[in-house]
Amino acid sequence: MGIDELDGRLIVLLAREPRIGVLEASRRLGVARGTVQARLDRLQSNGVIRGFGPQVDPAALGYPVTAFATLEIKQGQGSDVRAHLAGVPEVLELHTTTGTGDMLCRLVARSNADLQRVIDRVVGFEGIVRASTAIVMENPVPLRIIPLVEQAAHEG
Amino acid sequence: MGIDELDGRLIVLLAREPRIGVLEASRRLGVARGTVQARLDRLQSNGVIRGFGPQVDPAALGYPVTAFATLEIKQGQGSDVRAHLAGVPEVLELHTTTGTGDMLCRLVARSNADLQRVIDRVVGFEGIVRASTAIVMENPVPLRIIPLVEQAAHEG
DNA sequence: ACGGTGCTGGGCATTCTGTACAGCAGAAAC
DNA sequence: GTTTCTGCTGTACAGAATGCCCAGCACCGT
Repeated sequence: MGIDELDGRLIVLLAREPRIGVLEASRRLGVARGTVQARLDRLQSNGVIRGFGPQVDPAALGYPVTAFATLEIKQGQGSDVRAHLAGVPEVLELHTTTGTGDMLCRLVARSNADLQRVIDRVVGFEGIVRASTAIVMENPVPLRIIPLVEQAAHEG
Repeated sequence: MGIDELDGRLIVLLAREPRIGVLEASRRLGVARGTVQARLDRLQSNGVIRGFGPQVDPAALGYPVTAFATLEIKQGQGSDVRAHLAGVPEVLELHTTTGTGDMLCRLVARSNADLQRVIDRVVGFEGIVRASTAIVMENPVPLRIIPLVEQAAHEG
């Protein structure tokens, strides 16, 4: 577990220019094609690279509003709540956490008004005791991984 | 803005099997290759599909601990805090929000002990008044987009 | 009736992929 | 010191995919 400097450069390269193939990547990195292929295979079977799925922007789909909801769950209802939330398309992500709430989920909605509908649907479930929502205004740092990859690569 | 049913099927197909190319996708969808190519180009220039970058798992990089930190910021220090947090590799994501706190950020760390170091680094900045952290225990719904894509496709 | 748009099905040259092989260097084991 | 492993290099080849072009056709709004 862990990546070396070449792995790091490969991941960063792929992140910056996803369209390039193995051959082009090998040219950019200055190594043989077989090396890039072997590294890629290893990174994928390692689980470091989960895949190359399309990164879809919810805003472009018509869901420009993002919010985070902290949920407080009635004891013993955890798995029911999980299943309920998994069935709501606007729930993009769900975590169980320590701290104030029991769960934290990321929501999207078509508008601030539509967010009310989404929240009603989310919390309209008996296992949920209380919910507090924070609407996202700006996103100064979009979900990123490159800085972490570079750090991991330089450490070994 | 908005996608039709074919766009939706294309995105879902690509999400499930990212390695397939345009030709294979056209076979699966039962349409001509040119159509898939045109749709893909449109989705990308629309911004619906941002790209096909590698999805890297922080846990596999040696950062298995995830946490969300709610930050309270001293008035007028917002941009300084943003710049500070953007410089911390373990900050994967940063949002400014309404509600209790002023900012919400996603952190990763090598261990619970290491999380302390990360948090110290994050909050060790004068503009930050207070921080409360929730450590992620489980992730019942990993970041997903397919259900939303399907909903958008069936409405759109 | 008309032009515009989008899908189809085909063709072509170029390029990439998957796979295999032999050579070679460094590290680890004996 | 010598053997053995592992990983990288450089090359080769057949098969497949890509980028690009074009003509035909159906649908839609003007």
